Amino acid sequence: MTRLARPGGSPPAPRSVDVARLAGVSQKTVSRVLNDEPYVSADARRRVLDAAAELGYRRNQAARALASGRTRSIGVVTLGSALYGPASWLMGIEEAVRKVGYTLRVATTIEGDPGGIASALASLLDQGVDGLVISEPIDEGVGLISVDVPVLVLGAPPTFTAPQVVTARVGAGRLARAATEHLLELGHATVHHLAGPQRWYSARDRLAGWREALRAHGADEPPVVEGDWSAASGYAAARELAGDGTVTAVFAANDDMAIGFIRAQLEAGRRVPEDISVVGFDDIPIAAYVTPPLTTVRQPFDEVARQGLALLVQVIEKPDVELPPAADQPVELVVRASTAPPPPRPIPGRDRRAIPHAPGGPHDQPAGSEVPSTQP
Amino acid sequence: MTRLARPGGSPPAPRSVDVARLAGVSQKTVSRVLNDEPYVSADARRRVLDAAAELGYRRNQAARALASGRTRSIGVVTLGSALYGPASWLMGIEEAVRKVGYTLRVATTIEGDPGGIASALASLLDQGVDGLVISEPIDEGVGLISVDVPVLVLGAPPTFTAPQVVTARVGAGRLARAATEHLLELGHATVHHLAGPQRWYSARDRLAGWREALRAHGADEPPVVEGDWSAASGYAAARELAGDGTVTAVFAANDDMAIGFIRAQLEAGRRVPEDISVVGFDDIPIAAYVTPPLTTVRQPFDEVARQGLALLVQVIEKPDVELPPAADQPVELVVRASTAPPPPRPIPGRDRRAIPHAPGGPHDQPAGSEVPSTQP
DNA sequence: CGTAGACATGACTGCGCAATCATACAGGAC
DNA sequence: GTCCTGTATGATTGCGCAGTCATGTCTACG
Repeated sequence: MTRLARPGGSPPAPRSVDVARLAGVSQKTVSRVLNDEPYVSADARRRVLDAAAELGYRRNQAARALASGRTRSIGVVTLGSALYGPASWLMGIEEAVRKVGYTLRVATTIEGDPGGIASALASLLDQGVDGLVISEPIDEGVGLISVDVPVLVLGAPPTFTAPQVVTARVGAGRLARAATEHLLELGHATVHHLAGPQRWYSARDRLAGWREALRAHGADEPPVVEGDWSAASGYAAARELAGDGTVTAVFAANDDMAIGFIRAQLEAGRRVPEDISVVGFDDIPIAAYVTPPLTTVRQPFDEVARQGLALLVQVIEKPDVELPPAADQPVELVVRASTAPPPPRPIPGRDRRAIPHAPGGPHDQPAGSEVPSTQP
Repeated sequence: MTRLARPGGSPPAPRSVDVARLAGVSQKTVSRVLNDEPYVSADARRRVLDAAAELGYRRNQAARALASGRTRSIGVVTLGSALYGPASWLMGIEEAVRKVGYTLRVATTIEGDPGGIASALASLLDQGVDGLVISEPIDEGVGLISVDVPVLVLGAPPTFTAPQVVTARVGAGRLARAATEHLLELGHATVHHLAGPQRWYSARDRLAGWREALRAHGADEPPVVEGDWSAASGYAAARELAGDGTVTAVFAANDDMAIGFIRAQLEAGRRVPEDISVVGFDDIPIAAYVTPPLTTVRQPFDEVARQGLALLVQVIEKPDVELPPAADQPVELVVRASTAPPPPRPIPGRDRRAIPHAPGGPHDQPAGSEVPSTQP
């Protein structure tokens, strides 16, 4: 087997022996310098670095991985959608991975693909990742596959066995609880829930938080309507959930569904928030700019991803050290204009042309509302 | 160097020789079977597959890469944000990469990080990817680094040298032109443009398309206001762009800015679309559900990513074959309720309480409008 | 019946690096 | 001076696989 000239006809890439020859040292010394190992003289180090720069040398990661048994890469399983939540997790993870000196490999699953997680995991394990991140898992197929690297589960409790499992979560339950309590404290008798798909842990977490809040306040627990995260499903759910006009407050499991739901209300002639209050979840960047600006709950994706990854890397590099439990992140409820006290009495489907939101008018926003909250 | 037991204390992973031993063949035959090479008897193939399954064997990708000089992975440089456009590209790419049997490595850059693209590229090249995808590039730092693998540039013309560069684009210019023409054909004297950051090719493309449409129709070209893709910047731009009430039609370079802009109009007492028409760009999933439902332009991210990747893989695997030029994708303008003919005469800032959109009312939607357009 | 070719298989080797081990030399302790 | 310990370096080896080449077997055909 001969060294292959590269496709473009360019000469083969330099190897560490080439660098060694030019620097007048052994190949091993080159390796030592580039890995920041001790026992290299300042002089040798300088000569090696100069030679490497001159040749444009870059280490062959495949060879490094083969020789060391480590790939310095982390695999992430995420949902293959441009939804704000999953995309935010992914970006948070990428940044965190890069900052700890690892690289990222991605495999996606799609909603409703049975075994999708298992095959995504298999693909990443085949690639020899040193650790795995499972973002917003849904409970299918996981556990069927034996995972032999440490795993970070984001946004959910661990559910399968691996040598080490660490978790980082937002405390979505607490957030959901805060959102629900916000509505109850405005005076609503109870709060309906427009849930996410219950195969998702994060959807179940939110449901549980909502339920807790209702119980703590002694409020009735109305039936739950389940959506699929999309605005379309929120729109559709409105028929089921608010057809009779007795609903005065809704907590939606994400902002998209909340926006779809609000749209349906407006089309049905109900005003938000005068007739019906709506709280979303995620604080997507446009939440402050829809009409009415959406009261929602913010998840600190970046911070949670960063902390979780720090734990994961620690487990990868020092498997024996005991870990501190991950700290839950602070709750942040962002109150805007989609929530208000309930109307004096339930208003059966209005027939007059409703004014969904009176812009510019004297319009009571609960404390803390802030329209231009996102970027400048 | 001894084979290392894995961190969890589990026994070392099986190797191809282990499979070979169990199957009663040589290691090379195992390799042949798993690579679908010819000249293996059906019997040997079966024994190898059985043995591999029994041992739970998976090939070591590092060793494969080292021996073959190919990693079967593709690197993608993308913007580190949860914006719908970049996230959609990424997901389209991931799916396409997986379908052609490659794996994906991701490196991100962030807006305004000088040299960010160069360092992302370097990181991916270090990892030995067989090909690169540069998604929605911005023009900084690229070209400073010598790239020795084929590159696919999405959504932009190629701007740097690599052994092979292929491009796949949406024809964003044509889409922008269609959006602008839609407004002109509704009777607007001219169309203002709320542009994206001009360091982005996609933003420049849209600007150029808008300009072309104006020229073709002999319309005046009003000054451009530049945003940063965010709803907040669209909101802020409204002050500059529509302060005097003479603007009747705006084409925003993405939906987020369009939504922020609309929000500002409503707060200023102007109605959309009665007083001012707005077209967005991207057709984000909630575009059909905001108030008013947004007329916008849809980019076939998935399809473009898929076609581009097919080209890229062909170049990787058969560098010598001549390529067909990538076909531009069909234009799709989605007309909803944020556009209408202009008001009889320019209306200086109204002072009455405006009704942004009369839901349920008889409200003229141009042909093709469709509220529940997204998922069921 | 001998030989060309297709088919099937395995021995051997090397990809480029890091781990192991051996070695060499310095400076301090005794 | 001898022994030790710490520092600096290199020779050698092997990670697990795929490429190369040699070899063997079987069929087809003159």
